[in-house]
Amino acid sequence: MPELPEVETSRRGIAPYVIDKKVVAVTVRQRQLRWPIPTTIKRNLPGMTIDGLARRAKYLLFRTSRGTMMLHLGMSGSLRILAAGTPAGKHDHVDIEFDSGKMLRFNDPRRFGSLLWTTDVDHHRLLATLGPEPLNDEFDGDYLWQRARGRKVSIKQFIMNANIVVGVGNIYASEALFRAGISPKISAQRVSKRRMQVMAAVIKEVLAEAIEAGGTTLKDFLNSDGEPGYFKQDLRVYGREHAACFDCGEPITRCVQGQRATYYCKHCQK
DNA sequence: CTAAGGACCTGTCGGC
DNA sequence: TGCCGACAGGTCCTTA
Repeated sequence: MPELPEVETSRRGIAPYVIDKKVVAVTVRQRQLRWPIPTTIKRNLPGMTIDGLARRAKYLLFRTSRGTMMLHLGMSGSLRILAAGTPAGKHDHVDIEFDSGKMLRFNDPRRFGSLLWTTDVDHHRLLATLGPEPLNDEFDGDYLWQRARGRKVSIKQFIMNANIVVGVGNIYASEALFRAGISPKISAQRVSKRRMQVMAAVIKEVLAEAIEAGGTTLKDFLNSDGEPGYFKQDLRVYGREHAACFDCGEPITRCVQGQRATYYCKHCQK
C-alpha cells in the first residue's frame, strides 16, 4: 500500500488530528512488528503533546519534547483516525488516543511496519544513511549520475536503493523508467548524464502527480478501511503485462529484478 | 565497498 | 470445496 505518495498523503491526513494534541493513552495489542515495539513508547508517550509530524523517506516522525516516535507502514500498514473506543478488528495493533476524543489506529496485516522511539532522530541508524528526498532540489540528474559511477546494478534497482534516493517504490520505479524511456535492465553506470537528468525529472514528476492524486486518497483515508489501488488509473505499465503499451501498442513485458516484478515496454524503453 | 539472496508475515488468487 | 504455489505497494541483514 504505501509508496512515498501514500505515506505523504497519510501524513497530511492525520496531521490535523495529532498536531498539538495530547496523548492520553497508548494501547499495544501486538508488539511483534518488523521490530518489537519498544516499551519506551508506552512509558514516554502518554501525557506528551505531539509538537510536529514530519516525514523522512517513508517514516512518519511524531515529535514530542521527550523524543520522537518513528512509524513505518511497511508493505501493508495503514493509519486511520477514529473515535476513541472504536472496537478493534483484526491486525489493529496499536491505538494512540488523544485528549480530543479521537485516536490514531495502526493496522498492519503483514507486520512489516514498525513503531520505534528515539531521543536522537538526527542520528538514528535507520535514517542516517538515507539518500536525499526525491522532491528536494539537491536530488537531480547530476547527483544521480555521480552516484552511479562504478555501479553495475540495474538502473531500476539503483533508483530503488534508499541510500541513493528515498521513496521510489516498486510501482513508481517502473512508471518513472517508462516515462524516461529507459530500459529497467541497463546498468546504472551506463546511463548518460543527459538521461539521468531525464530520470530525475520523471521521478519528481511521477511522485508529485501521485501525491496530487493522493488528494482523492486523502478523502477516503479517514473513513475507508484502507482499500489499495487509488492510483491505478494513472499507471502506464505497472500491472499491465501483455496489455498494449499506451504509446506504441506493443505488449508490456513483465520481468523480475531483485525478486521484485518489473513492467516495461521493450519497444519504448532502451 | 558492491551485489545478491534470504528473512520477516498474512492474505488473496488462480489452477487442479 | 480444499489444497498448493505464486504473488503482493518494503527494507534490513548476512554472505560472498
